[in-house]
Amino acid sequence: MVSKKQTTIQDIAKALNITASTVSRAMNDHPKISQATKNMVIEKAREMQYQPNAMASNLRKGKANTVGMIVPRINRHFFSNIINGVESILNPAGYNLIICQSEERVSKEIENVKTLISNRVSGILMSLSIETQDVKHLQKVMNHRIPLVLFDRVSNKLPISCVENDDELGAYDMTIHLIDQGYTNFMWMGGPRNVFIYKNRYCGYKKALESRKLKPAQMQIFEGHPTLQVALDFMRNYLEHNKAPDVVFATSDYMAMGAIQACQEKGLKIPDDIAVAGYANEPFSELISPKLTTVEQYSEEIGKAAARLLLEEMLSENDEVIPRKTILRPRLIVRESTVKSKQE
Amino acid sequence: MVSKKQTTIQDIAKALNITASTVSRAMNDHPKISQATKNMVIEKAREMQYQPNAMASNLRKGKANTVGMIVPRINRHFFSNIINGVESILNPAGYNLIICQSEERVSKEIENVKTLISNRVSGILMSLSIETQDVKHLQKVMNHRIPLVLFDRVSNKLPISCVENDDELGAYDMTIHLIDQGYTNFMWMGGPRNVFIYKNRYCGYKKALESRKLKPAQMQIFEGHPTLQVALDFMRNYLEHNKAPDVVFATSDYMAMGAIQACQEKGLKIPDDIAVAGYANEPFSELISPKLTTVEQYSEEIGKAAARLLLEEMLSENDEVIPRKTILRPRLIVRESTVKSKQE
DNA sequence: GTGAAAGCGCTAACAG
DNA sequence: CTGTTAGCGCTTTCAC
Repeated sequence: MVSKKQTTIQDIAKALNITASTVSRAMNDHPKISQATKNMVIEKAREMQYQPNAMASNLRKGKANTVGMIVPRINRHFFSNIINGVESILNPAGYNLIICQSEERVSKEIENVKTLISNRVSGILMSLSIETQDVKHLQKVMNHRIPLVLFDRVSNKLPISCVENDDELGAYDMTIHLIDQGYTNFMWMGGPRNVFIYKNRYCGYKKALESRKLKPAQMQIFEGHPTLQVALDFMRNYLEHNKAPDVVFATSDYMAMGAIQACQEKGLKIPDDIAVAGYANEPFSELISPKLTTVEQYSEEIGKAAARLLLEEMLSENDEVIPRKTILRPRLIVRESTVKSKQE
Repeated sequence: MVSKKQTTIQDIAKALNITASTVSRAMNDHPKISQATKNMVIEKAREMQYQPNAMASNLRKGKANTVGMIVPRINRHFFSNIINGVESILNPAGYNLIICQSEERVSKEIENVKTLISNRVSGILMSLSIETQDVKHLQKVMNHRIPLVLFDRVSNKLPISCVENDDELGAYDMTIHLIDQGYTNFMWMGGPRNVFIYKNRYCGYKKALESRKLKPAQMQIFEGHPTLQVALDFMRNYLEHNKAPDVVFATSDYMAMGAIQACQEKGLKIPDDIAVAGYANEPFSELISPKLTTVEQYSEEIGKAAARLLLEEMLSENDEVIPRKTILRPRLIVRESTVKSKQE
């Protein structure tokens, strides 16, 4: 049976000779409604194929039980795992997620923010695009009193709660591991250092070198978009004209992969001729040969932590929330690509 | 300047000594409003940090310019690429996306459907969970007159538009390629055949063998959850007790990877001792060694095609839409894992 | 070109 | 325990 118009609580009320309020209360399991009425209403609702109109209810309540989430790209394991972590906390708490992609562009990010504000989401979780410098749009979110939590790509220009990896530590640990393996001539291959995480990783790298009396300034640095192709092109060209370093530390597994391919094309054996380390523990990193030494970031945990912070802010009676920071410790994963075979 | 309450068109109207209707019309660029008024309103709106309340406007208009999308898992490249394809069509057309994950469970899928109906989305795009057999919840969507398009994991139990890969053809092409390489003793490694796509791939495989007078019935078949671990466990055990086949055709790159690892543990050379083919062209498939022969499914195209179908149905005046089917042709990608080295 | 008024479907005082 | 009433913020006829 298909009716042109959707069933409303009015229709149910009419059919049952009661009022809309009673129906509404029954559907929401209000304590003061008799069990008999509830059963009756629920039965009728099913019969009439009633589906509550969330727009109306949200409008009335002044907010939707919806959380907006803005990520640079959804098709990166790192981010999609974070999304999973977020859902695992927010769904049980009764929230739905609207996911937006900024595609690493500020303009799109600003659009996304507007959409989310317009939809009166209960809170926003976001990771900034690579381009983002100015944070006026974040200020706007705060002006609208919408709880906001940043994760991974954060900003310290505003007092906002955030969840970060200790990228400095991750890179530090990796560098120490590499030094301990006996490598001394490093190449740094990083993403743009205006992005916090890449800057922090670089700092950790530098600190580790300095702590062991090595001079980072004398070593090769390459900075570019963190993709396989960019790294491959650079490395091919580099090896054409220069002597290979002992070890390449790339701040992305994709860059590491590019470096590996360039080296293998040149006939260099990894790790015996040159070692390569990555960052992020992408799924492919343990499937390739040699298996890639990298850093695990516990992306799902990041999502959970961010969701928990947001949840607290959304549920807080208090209007002014003190921004909090959660810093997660990444874990070094040593695999084949940086450990010389015994016989050497 | 932060006000407790959000700015509404009423506030703007009052500030400008005009009515809310005029403000509304100005904001929506109504043709009969003078340019002067429009400028004035827009200026004031910015000044007062106005953000339209989408809930109110949607309620009034009876629908949101939002499309719901249900996928089994978001952290699979296949699905996240489809999502990208969908966004590339739907965003420019003015729609937002609510993305839900069924996590391969019918119960969650049904929940998702309810949420989307409640939010009065303008349309729904979905790929069924592996568990889904009964399609009552799809019927419900149709009863609510919400345009619906299925993709990839479709059902033919109801007249619904859908976008599919020609999985039979993909598997057929692959099998013919393998036969042409000289392999005759096959092992089939597939996902559960109650799922359309796996069944179809099996059909293509079988047809190809039969067309070349090979007997599929006499060959090894393994069916299991399409993951690396499942395939690895099976293959380890199999090789312990049996002679290796000439070639393994896995309906998922992950399964292929599991098979490869098991073979390599046993000291079998790929493809010289045993060839392995996969399906889906996962990113890692061209990063591993040997590079994996597989089938590209053009996931982004699937998303685009589904979004286009949905868009037409959403814009159609006509209430009864004739369901349409788009079938995409996958492409065989021959790499190292199935092509014997010359010297053999 | 703009105003007045009604209503989308639901919830939440306030009554009784 | 249930009914009455008002209103969330916006759009859209119908006036003028």
